Amino acid sequence: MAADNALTPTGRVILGMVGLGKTTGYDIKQLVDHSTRFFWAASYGQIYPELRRLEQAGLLSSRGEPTGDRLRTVYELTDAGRRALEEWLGSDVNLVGELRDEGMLKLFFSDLAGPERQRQIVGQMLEALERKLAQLSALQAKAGEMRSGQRLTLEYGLGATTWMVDWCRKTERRLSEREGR
Amino acid sequence: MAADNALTPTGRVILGMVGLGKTTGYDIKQLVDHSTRFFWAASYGQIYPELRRLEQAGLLSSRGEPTGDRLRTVYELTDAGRRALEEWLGSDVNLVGELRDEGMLKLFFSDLAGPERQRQIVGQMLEALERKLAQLSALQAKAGEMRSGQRLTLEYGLGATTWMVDWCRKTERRLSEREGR
DNA sequence: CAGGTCATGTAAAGCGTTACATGATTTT
DNA sequence: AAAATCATGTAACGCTTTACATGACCTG
Repeated sequence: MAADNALTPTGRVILGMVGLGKTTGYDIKQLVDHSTRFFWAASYGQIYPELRRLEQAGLLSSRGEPTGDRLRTVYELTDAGRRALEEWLGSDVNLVGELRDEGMLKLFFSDLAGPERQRQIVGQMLEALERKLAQLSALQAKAGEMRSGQRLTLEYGLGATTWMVDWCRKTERRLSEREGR
Repeated sequence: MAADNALTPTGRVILGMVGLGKTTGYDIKQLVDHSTRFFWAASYGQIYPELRRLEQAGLLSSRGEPTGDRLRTVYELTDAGRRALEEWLGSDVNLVGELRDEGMLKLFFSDLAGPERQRQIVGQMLEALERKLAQLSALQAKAGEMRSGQRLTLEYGLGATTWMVDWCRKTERRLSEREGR
């Protein structure tokens, strides 16, 4: 019966993070914010309740382990948890990436606002992408210490974002020329 | 007081779609499914209630316009709606693209499952991306009839997805070689 | 001793999908 | 006459964010 294997979305991150040795809700949130947040975010409002749910489901076990006086709940994978994690990593389903990009939405509707607005929108996308690229580049400093999986996701994110930045620059130019003539 | 300008996320698509001349919930859903769904999805469960909310907010007006016996509610922008749409298109905020990609999440954790699983995950990402690329390519047939904004988003999606497909192919090879040695 | 970080949580609200339900019209 | 498409909607559920709340510990 242990295999009503319906991991919730956030459950998957958490199980993985505990698998990597992140043992507290706080630690998990830290790593999420410094890595997966670019393709998979999670907030405290989900992490803490989900940790308890996973424990109830028998995939995690916890013990209180105070640091000094400060209370701390330390989690680790149970055998069932390890199995569930491996099963998920090996499974074939749901490999779709869902995207919500307001810049693209604006661009889609940009004919309603005139050509200069269109250029402006591309410019705004560019700015946002450059900020993102800067954040990703900053992470690269520690690429040497990363597990290969993490390094691959960083590479992918960096490369894809770079492509997007280039596209925006090219498109900005193209739209300006069309105007200028 | 008409400017408590808090358009909800779905409200933005809908307002834009009505602006483009999509006048019924059904029509809006059609276009969403054939275009913006790649970066901004919407379901009936949201569209119909949101249309009514936007009307209540004074941004849309509706009239019943039966086709034959079949009931049909036709919406159009009010002046306030047109203003809200323009204001949104001109606004500078919120240009972040949120992404949820389970492939990347698996890749991130892939060290927990061994190198052949890692390769397998990249292979699965590749398959999913190729499917997406095929869908986008199919849309390209009608690129000639598109407004320029729509064409730009298609170009962008096509280009980005192509980059991602290439990355997966390269990475698959790289991982295989590393193994093979 | 102030400000930052460690650490844990809850409540409410909002967002969104899925599944269900209905029925007319058009096309094959 | 069946199948596809047009057309509209609701209910339940699940997911996620935001804002609030608390307090100890550490560093300068």
